[in-house]
Amino acid sequence: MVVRLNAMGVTTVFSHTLAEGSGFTPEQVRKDFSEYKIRGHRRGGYSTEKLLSDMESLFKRDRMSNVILVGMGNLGQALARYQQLQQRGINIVATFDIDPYKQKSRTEYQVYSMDRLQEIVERFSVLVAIVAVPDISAQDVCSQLIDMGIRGIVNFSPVMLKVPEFVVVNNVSLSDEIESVIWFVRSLKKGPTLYL
Amino acid sequence: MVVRLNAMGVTTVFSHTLAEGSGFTPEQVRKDFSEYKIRGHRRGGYSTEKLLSDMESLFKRDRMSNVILVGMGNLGQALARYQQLQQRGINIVATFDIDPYKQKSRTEYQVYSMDRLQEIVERFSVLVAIVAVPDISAQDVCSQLIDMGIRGIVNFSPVMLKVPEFVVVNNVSLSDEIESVIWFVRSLKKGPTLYL
DNA sequence: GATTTAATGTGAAACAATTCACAAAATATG
DNA sequence: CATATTTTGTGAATTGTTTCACATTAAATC
Ligand SMILES: NC(=O)c1ccc[n+]([C@@H]2O[C@H](COP(=O)([O-])OP(=O)(O)OC[C@H]3O[C@@H](n4cnc5c(N)ncnc54)[C@H](O)[C@@H]3O)[C@@H](O)[C@H]2O)c1
Ligand SMILES: NC(=O)c1ccc[n+]([C@@H]2O[C@H](COP(=O)([O-])OP(=O)(O)OC[C@H]3O[C@@H](n4cnc5c(N)ncnc54)[C@H](O)[C@@H]3O)[C@@H](O)[C@H]2O)c1
Repeated sequence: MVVRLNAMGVTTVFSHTLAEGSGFTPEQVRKDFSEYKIRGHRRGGYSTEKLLSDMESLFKRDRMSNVILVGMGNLGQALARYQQLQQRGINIVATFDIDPYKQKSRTEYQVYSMDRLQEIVERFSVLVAIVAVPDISAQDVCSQLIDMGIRGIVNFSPVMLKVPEFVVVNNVSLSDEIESVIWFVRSLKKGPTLYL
Repeated sequence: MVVRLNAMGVTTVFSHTLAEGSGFTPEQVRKDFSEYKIRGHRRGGYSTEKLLSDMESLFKRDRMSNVILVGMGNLGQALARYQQLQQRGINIVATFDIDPYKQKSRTEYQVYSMDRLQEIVERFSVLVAIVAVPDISAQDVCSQLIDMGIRGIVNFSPVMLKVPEFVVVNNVSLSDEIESVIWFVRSLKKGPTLYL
């Protein structure tokens, strides 16, 4: 968002503007900035340019992060094609699959076999992996990854991975996200609430 | 998880088992159950069968929820092929795209053009939509959907949608999920923490 | 330059979530 | 059947988060 504003030539932005664009309250925005010593001007708000550089270093976007993607099925392929990751400093250096058919280089992405893992993790100093393999393989793949030096995992499979305490796991459950909306809609189905 | 246990012939389960499998603490599990009047036995834990039926009605999985999916690009196609949604009571009744090429019925999924929206939303009483269109189209598509009666939106595009207060939106940002892991890993990169 | 206005920055209050601690119940054991 | 054990269920204490309220600052206006 700040990137867009800055590109549009906007030089300053207010906490309430940022709040509206990101779904927080102005207070939350200011508290968070304050926490990390990001300062604005008592009237003119925050400088987009300063914000951008502060956030870059805060979110460690200053250098690209090399990540790998394991499991090139439906979801894996979608993620591999997701361009916006690059813009966020997330660089998918290689993708892996156990299926030899998927490994056949089809135009866009080279898919490596699992026995190239070690080599590539080391070569690119990869610390974070995205796991998009079937539920049944997830724990196995995860353990391999940790053995090879991976310290962070984004897990799309609906299983709780067992990992040592120095490995951070983020479980992303798309079913849950959809289900929660259904739940809210069904629960809050109050009056007809006319929309004009 | 409970489904699996029950299928495996397990008849009772303890809060600490559920906790381990879902990433919460035993207390949290019990508190939540307690809140919704789901009772266990002071020694034998919870009956998987009873749990299953209680949760079905609590999460409204008792009836299938019809949802539609708009935007059959990389992500949309992955979601359309995601079988596990069915098992969770989430039924994608139709998928839509503006691109006529995508609308050509390719074996698996029929992709409708946007002018069939109204008809299908009405026919299947759809209240929830999944939005996987490019950022630039998201607000436009979202407004159309609301006009046609949609009351819940799962938004995969990285924009805050403006919606009336009776519409619930869940923003899912996969970049954020990955970025947060990178952030943790880079921050917590303490001692080498031997793994044996 | 005095006064009004619009924003930040941050304690304090209100609210929410999590953890602790333990009594109560059900089963198991001797 | 008495005692030990295991697990639930839930108040109370703790910790964390969000909102409120307002002093402070800087610019804009008159
Ligand atoms: N498709 C979706 O939209 C979606 C959404 C949310 C979550 N998920 C989850 O993501 C995971 C993958 O889903 P999918 O739809 O892409 O499944 P998929 O079956 O299409 O893809 C899985 C891929 O993993 C590969 N694989 C299997 N075992 C492997 C191993 N041991 N090592 C390396 N690769 C291996 C397979 O060859 C396949 O290409 C599943 O756990 C699923 O529950 C999928
Ligand atoms: N690819 C991913 O893995 C991924 C991950 C997270 C978020 N996203 C987000 O999801 C959205 C879609 O991503 P994608 O990679 O699938 O993009 P994509 O370009 O592959 O697909 C977008 C689809 O939407 C269709 N479309 C465009 N305008 C439309 C309109 N007005 N009405 C209906 N359909 C329309 C296009 O024809 C196209 O098929 C983007 O906002 C992206 O940021 C994608």
